[in-house]
Amino acid sequence: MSEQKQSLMNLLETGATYYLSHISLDCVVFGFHENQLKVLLLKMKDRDKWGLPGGFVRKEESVELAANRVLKERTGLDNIFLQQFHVFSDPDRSNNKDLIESARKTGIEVTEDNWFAQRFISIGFYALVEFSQVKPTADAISDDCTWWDLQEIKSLMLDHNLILNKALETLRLHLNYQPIGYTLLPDKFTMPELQKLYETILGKKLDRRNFQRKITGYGILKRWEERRSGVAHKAPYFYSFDTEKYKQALQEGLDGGW
Amino acid sequence: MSEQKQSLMNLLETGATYYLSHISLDCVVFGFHENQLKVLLLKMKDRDKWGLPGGFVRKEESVELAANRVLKERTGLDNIFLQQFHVFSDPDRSNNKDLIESARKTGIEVTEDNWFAQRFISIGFYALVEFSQVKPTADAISDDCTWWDLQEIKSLMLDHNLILNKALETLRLHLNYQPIGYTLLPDKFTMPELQKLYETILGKKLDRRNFQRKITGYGILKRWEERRSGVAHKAPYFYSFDTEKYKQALQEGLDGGW
DNA sequence: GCAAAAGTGTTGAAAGTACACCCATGG
DNA sequence: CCATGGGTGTACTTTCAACACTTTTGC
Repeated sequence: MSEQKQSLMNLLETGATYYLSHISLDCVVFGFHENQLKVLLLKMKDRDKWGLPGGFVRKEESVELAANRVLKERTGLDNIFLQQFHVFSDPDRSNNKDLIESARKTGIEVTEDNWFAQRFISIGFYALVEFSQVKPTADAISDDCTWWDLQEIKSLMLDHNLILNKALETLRLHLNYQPIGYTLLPDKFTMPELQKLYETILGKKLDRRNFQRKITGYGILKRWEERRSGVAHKAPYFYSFDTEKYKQALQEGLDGGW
Repeated sequence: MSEQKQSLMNLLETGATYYLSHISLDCVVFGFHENQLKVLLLKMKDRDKWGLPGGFVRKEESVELAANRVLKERTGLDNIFLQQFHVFSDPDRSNNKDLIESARKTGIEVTEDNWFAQRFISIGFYALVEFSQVKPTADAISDDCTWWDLQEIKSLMLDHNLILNKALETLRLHLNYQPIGYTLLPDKFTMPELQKLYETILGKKLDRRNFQRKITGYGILKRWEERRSGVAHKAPYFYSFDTEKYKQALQEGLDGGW
């Protein structure tokens, strides 16, 4: 028996023992690569549906710890930047029909009264990670785990489109209150890259010059002498966040409507 | 047997039948009266502790419906403005020792394995109500229900201080994106009253004249010919919200940092 | 040398801030 | 008649928004 199948059977049999009933969590993991905002998705086993990485809450852990544990499994990273943003609790949102069907397709029997078949209320988290550091890893009910361009994401399983949209909406609202640039970009980045990130999150174009003035005005960036070379135009400078000043500035919020 | 005691015994015995396990909700109900921001609190039976109104989620309802149901019982009002804002899930936040102790004091035996004694994850809601319309009503585990001035609230049961603080913090962030004035004030109110509300939520003084200009600038207020009389100074005009324009304005957010 | 994209600067409009002045009312 | 607090106005400053011009680089 494959390791994955074993782990799925484990979940179905022992879920009720280790996890709180009725409570699940789903994570919208954002990354930024090649000037695109990306989201980490899992492909359901033997089906053409994709969904958000999720999991359950162990009887002795907080939901934050649970989300951290789940994301460590899916990305290889520990202590990811995580924010819970909404609870999804429509009674019809899921009786896990989809998951059970997936399980059956791998040849596992799931009875109606299985722990897995109950109603779940899901706590939505969004996570911000540095794209290059993630090693996407599928879980017991999926057979693929990869990054998707935000624009290319179509119909997801269950209410995951709803969850994704709400995450995006929240991300926009949090843009000036959370270390969003800091956690999504690599240590060194250029101004155009940072601007593209903001534009993608906000869903609108920003003026190059005004953006630069405003963002540097916060005093949270450090410019390097070094530039990005190899481009067919003037080489842009590298920047890094001054983490100390960034954190300080976030206390009050980087106000101003973009 | 009192009606309340009966209802408490019912809860303990049949909780597991009607409610989802491990999930509770707590509501921070804000009202505004005599230029003070108030919060609705319950006094625990036979103890000197106060706490937030809370409840559980029925097996067939969403958490929003559950909160609405709970608040209907505590305030007499239906369809209150409600926003979930955070999930509180520290494993040690509550094994309901407090509640069980309260129950015991009313002469009801609660065993260790009772549904009530399990670990609960609580979903925090804040609610905004028009003070004068509320009829505070205690529940099965409390013997009093009244409004408290925000400033006078001291130590609450369990992690309810934490919940309250987080609610306030969220309220501040939402000030320009939610119909906060509209739901907290009576139909007619004066400019100084509205200003005091903003000041209380934000926790700082605002300039009287600039406040007036800014808030009227949004075009969401309607001024009446009528004034508030009986005060030992110039009588202020009454205002009302133009609900249509208010909702419209909220779509984009009433931006600007106060 | 030319297209593409970066760095820097200017300017007028809008918004925010800090005030001063007058007015109505009850005691 | 005066203390209290409301209504309105103005002048200064800061920020925002829309621009133009120059510089660097690969082809």
